[in-house]
Amino acid sequence: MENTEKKSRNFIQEIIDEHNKINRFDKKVHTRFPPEPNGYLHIGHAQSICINFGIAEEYGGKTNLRFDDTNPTKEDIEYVESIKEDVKWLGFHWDGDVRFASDYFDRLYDFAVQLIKKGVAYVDSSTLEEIKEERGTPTEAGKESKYRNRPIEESLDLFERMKNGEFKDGEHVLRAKIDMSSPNMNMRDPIMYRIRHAHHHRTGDKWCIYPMYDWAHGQSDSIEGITHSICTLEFENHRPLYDWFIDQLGIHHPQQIEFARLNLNYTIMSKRKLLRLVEEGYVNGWDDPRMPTISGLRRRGYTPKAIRNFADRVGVAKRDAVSDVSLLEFSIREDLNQRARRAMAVLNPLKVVITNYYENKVEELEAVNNPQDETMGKRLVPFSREIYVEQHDFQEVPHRRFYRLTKGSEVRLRYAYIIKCEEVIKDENGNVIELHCTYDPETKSGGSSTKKVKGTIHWVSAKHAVNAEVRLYDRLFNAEFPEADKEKDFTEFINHDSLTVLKNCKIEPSLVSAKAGENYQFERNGYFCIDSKDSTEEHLVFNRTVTLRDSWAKISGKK
RNA sequence: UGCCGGAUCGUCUAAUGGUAGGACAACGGCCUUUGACGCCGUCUGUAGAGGUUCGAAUCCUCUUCCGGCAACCA
Repeated sequence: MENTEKKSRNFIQEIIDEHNKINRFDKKVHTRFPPEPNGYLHIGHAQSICINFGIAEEYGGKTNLRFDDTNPTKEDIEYVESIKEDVKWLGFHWDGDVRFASDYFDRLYDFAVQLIKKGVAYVDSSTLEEIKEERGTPTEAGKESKYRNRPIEESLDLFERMKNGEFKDGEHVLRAKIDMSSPNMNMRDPIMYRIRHAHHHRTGDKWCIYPMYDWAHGQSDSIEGITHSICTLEFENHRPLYDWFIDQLGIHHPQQIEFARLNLNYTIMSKRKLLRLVEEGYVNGWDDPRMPTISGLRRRGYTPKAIRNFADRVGVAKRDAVSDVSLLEFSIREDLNQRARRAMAVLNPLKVVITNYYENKVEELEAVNNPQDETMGKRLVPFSREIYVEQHDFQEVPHRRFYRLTKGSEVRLRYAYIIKCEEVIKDENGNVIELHCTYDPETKSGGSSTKKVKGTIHWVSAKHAVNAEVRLYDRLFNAEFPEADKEKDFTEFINHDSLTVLKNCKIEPSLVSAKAGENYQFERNGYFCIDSKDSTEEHLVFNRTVTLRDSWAKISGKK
């Protein structure tokens, strides 16, 4: 029932529908995507981007891109640029200019003064340890600070002097005066400002006090007129605090809605752990094609459309969930099947001599560029007496359902002729190094011959072949849930065979013009793309995006 | 044992008091000049116990299990 599938609403859409019904936000929908510029975006962020931009699009609303840059010691402009690029690459357009929480530092400061004057915020001169001590535990109420009831004037004065740089880091903080015995830890007089004599990537040295995320975030949303602040589950407990700030200030009140973040099996999503993979050299950078980062997926050959389709299929809900990576793979295969140009490439070459073919003859054979899309046209592929085929397409002792080359068997060369394997040449160690075959001139592709064989294999003309390096990627972790074992570090589950480099691949000549950003299907092998960093005209490097579905692997695994 | 949230096929997600459906995965078959694609079919699920009701995944009660919360991080 496609019909019901289209009509079904996720819980966020239901909430917005209800708001529109009761006219809560004048039927407006304005969302935002608010990353902290302290790392690269991953597939989980991609889902959040799709939700925020997708929801707004659906309701004819807008989405802001705002960097929550409230901690100058962790953040960097490099990350700002990469995040902007990733959002654009996914195909989304933010409303107006990129925003920064730091754009609102002056207003946040004024808001804070307002709350101090109102008697609901105070400067606390306790030490870090004292504050920690007095916060209590989830099951035990906290204690009020001895500075909690200091006169408003005194707090005002101290806060201004904090701003003016009269104190060292950690000497004072500004706290909201709420309830030290609240069962919600976030309401136990949370810290609003801390002193940090640090250089900020945008405001420079203007400030030496910086707002905490909890104090900056809700007000930033309010200032921007956000209607629906969509965020992940861990901020659910913070919502009462955000609501409290907004209500105390009497400003525009967005509705926060929390959803369960995306998890994927056989990988990790924590920025901190991803950083470790990079720093400890398990991968070659944030955009290593094995990384679940958007930049890694892009380099691997994933398309924005595949990622967006994946996000749609996974859906959104409030329960914790781990999605199956096979769904991501399905999404990229589905997209690439439609758009990727086909080509022939032999990854592990085995030489074949067609003994009854003319010594110097070359035929240009017509090959379809994409059987799913006629408009992609055809190309010519050179054929000659010596070709390369895949080592795996020959079996000396064939599996009973093996339809390819074995001594005496016939197989079709894709877009060319049917050949028969006559002789197997081995080296002194007994390794098969060459096959001698004969071809049937009557069976030229497109001809009138009705001869049928069960197997068809790809090939590349030896004298026309171009050498290339091909990198095959496998999952980065062997364990389905690398973080689940509390005893072991996640790095113990790293798959040490996640990268296989093949340096002696033979590709058809038309592939020399391949450019980064294009997707190809190497027939019977998988989807591949030029590596955007390491490939050069002299030394082509291809990345395998994903294999084709391989039912032969299942058959051969049995017997 | 505090507060907040959650529990539907193997996985993800619908059904909002009226036939538990879809996608992925798996399995079987058809098709095939890609063992691809496509097509057809099969399998598997409401955490448990009570209750309300003609009728409960849905409402009520109790239980069990899972996640989050004690950075001057976000």
